[in-house]
Amino acid sequence: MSKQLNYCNSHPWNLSPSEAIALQRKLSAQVITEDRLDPVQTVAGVDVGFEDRDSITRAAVVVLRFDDLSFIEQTVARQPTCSRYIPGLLSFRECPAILAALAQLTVTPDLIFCDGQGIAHPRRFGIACHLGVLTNLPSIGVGKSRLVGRHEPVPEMRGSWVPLIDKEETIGAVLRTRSGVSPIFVSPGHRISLTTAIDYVMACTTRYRLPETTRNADKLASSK
DNA sequence: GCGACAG
DNA sequence: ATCTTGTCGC
Repeated sequence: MSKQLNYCNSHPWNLSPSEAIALQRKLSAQVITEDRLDPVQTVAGVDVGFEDRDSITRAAVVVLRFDDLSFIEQTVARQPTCSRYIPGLLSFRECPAILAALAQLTVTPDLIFCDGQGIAHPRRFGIACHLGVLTNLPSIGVGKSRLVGRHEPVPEMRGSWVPLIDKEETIGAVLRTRSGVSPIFVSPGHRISLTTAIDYVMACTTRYRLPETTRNADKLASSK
């Protein structure tokens, strides 16, 4: 049996913006937005923070048991920052460190929650898609704000959502995880449908706006 | 040309 | 993302 996480078939990361965009267009053909996931027993949250005025990128992964959200494992990877942030090209800045953190895990998560968008992206290839395709793991994009798309107001009740639409296409959901708090942006990353993604996000969200996976990864990525 | 723009 | 204390509201 070989380890499931195989990052050796990755690709160069030091690309110009136009090269990166071309690569996104090419890789987006591999994205699967249907449910092709095994029964979920473990969920992972990934997040990235920066140190020393952006010179160091710090990626954190936290794995929880799905049924009770109890802690299983966490890893952190620190690397020199490889590129600046450009809207639409976030994954080229954050993925290298995230892949390094994922490679340190001793368990393979059944589902990954990413900080940012999945297909709710100009080329339908946000960071959750990129991470999902490279690892071949099911992934969901969980964004705190909007990159593209338009939507109607979201009802106040916890659990309600409205479609996020771009060019006549539903690319995600604007989801109210808590009443009285601004909604979050959920979209499929890889090997999962939108409605299933919403279900998993709600199942992992207790009393805060963001899923516990993301909150835990957040702490790890930004605490020193 | 102008405005928008995940983290 | 990051720089940062107290403060308003349920």
